[in-house]
Amino acid sequence: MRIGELAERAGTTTRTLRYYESRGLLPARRSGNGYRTYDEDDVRLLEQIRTLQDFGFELEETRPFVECLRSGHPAGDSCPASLDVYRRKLAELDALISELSAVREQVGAQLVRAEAAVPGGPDPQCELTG
Amino acid sequence: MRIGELAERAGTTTRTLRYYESRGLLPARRSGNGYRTYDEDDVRLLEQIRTLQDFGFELEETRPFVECLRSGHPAGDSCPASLDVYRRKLAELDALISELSAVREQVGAQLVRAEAAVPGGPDPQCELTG
DNA sequence: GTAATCCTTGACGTGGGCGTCAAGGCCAGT
DNA sequence: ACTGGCCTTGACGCCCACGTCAAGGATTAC
Repeated sequence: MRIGELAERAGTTTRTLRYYESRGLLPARRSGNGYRTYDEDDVRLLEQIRTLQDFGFELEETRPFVECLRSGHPAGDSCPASLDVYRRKLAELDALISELSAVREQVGAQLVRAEAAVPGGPDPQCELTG
Repeated sequence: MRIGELAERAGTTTRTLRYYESRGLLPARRSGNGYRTYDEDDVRLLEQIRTLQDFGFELEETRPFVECLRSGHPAGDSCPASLDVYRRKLAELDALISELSAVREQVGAQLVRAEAAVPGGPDPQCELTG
């Protein structure tokens, strides 16, 4: 199949596929007229890449998964290198989530404090109903 | 005071201050020789901006706080517009955190599943001690 | 033949918040 | 006078995963 069909099957664009190829992630065979040619294996590789991208993995982080598939393993995460990426990503996510949670608490506290200081803001009926 | 001193006092760089000025966020008076001149009020404005930036607010989101301070209010979040930014940020943070948590769960599940499928990976002594 | 639809490479644009020169002006100390 | 350290504006670089032309070649449908 050609680049347009592969892009459509994976829900992405031709530009994206050419970009992946430029990064050495998804090289393509060429037919006589110079068009890129892909097969079903490429569909699986691309699906693996897209899944990880949707998870927020960087392109380079998908490389071990792609190479794992390409070397004949049944799944992209059948190789130790892929598992390492999983583990590092989990650590990153945990760190990021706890950092964001801390910010969330601080901003929430600021909001509560500021609302209490603003006249006629937060909870007027407490005094009005007295 | 001049730009270098203000930058140092706020723990940032002159480049950053010029950038803020270019965005209309922190305009500066000029002395006779063309040097930027700042006062203590500017220190407070800059501290407000830096605090919010450290929280992950975009520059534009700090503008209401700066304008609030500049219009004479005691704090940058003494104005309704600032509170709105707080609230929107909280919503953003909550959405982002829950999204990241969902990803974390999915990646964690994938890791567990993949580890179980890899030979000699996860918990060898269960069989070895039998 | 020709229009439509694919494909090719190349190259610049995007966003956010700056970093990092480059070329030069102003001022203090010696 | 000269050195060193501050300041000025202007402009390009960075990161990342592409989007978006532009100019042209290949193929298919009619």
